Amino acid sequence: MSGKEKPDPDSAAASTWELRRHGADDEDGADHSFFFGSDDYKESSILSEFGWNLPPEPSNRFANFAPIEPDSSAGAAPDAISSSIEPTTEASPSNRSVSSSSSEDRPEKSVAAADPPPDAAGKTKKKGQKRIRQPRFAFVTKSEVDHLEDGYRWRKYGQKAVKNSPFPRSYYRCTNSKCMVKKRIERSSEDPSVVITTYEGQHCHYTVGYPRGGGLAAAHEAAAPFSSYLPPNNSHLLYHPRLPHPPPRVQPPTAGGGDPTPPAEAAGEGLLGDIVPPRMRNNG
DNA sequence: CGTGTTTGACCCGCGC
DNA sequence: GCGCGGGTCAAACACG
Repeated sequence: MSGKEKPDPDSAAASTWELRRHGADDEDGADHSFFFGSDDYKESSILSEFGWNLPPEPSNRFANFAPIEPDSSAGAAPDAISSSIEPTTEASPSNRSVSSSSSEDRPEKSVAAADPPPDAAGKTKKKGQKRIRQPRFAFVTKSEVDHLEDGYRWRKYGQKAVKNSPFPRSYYRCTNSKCMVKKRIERSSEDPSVVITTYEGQHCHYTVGYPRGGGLAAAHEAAAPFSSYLPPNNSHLLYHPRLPHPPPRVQPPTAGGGDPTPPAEAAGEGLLGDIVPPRMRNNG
């Protein structure tokens, strides 16, 4: 930690973004670890690979792909992520960095969205069924709120204590029944203010509906995925107008006026105010 | 009533 | 082969 204390006081809140990409070279076990300090094109490439729309703007070099160790195991990823936070933030031009991680080599237990596991009904995971890990994105965010809004609705399905970390790891799944995207949220043991959000898979829908009081606000949120990092109780916002959109594989008809979901930027700074985070209660 | 969270148990992969 | 740790399930519970 030598320069990341106050990377940029000007930046809207001390939000550090990191987007890592796990090399997904299962075949030969090779790991494609990328480190992008300023190669925007690469960022875009990687992001687009996941369906993220990242306008290649030189000024938005928030994305900083840091080298991430190959997630040797299901639990190695988080550790690797945490361990590479510092080096990456240090290299980040601003105080944001994004890293993506994809590892399709890892067989998923029951995330086989494509083919519905016949046995998935229970914990009876097919023994022979190899896990098929989806591409992953690991966002490292400096935030006080764990669950950052990204325009999608998530349902928590698990929580586990992380080894070597006082903070538990939360597991979320997209509420869309057809969408098997998952995300893990955990805090860095070294820097409690750092939230590591790891997305896994790609949304098979543009956004999700907000049947419960979603309304316009929800629509806005849906329209501004990843732009509504609105801490419920924090004055400092962790949102960045240039954040890449979540993988909306289903692109809206942007053919002139057909865009039902204007870019977040279009909303201007009012974005944050318009966004109404979904229910984030903490009954415990 | 519907949706989401909590939580303990279970399963699996990996390292030793 | 065993143990550890991560990841997931599902029942129970809470809330609007």
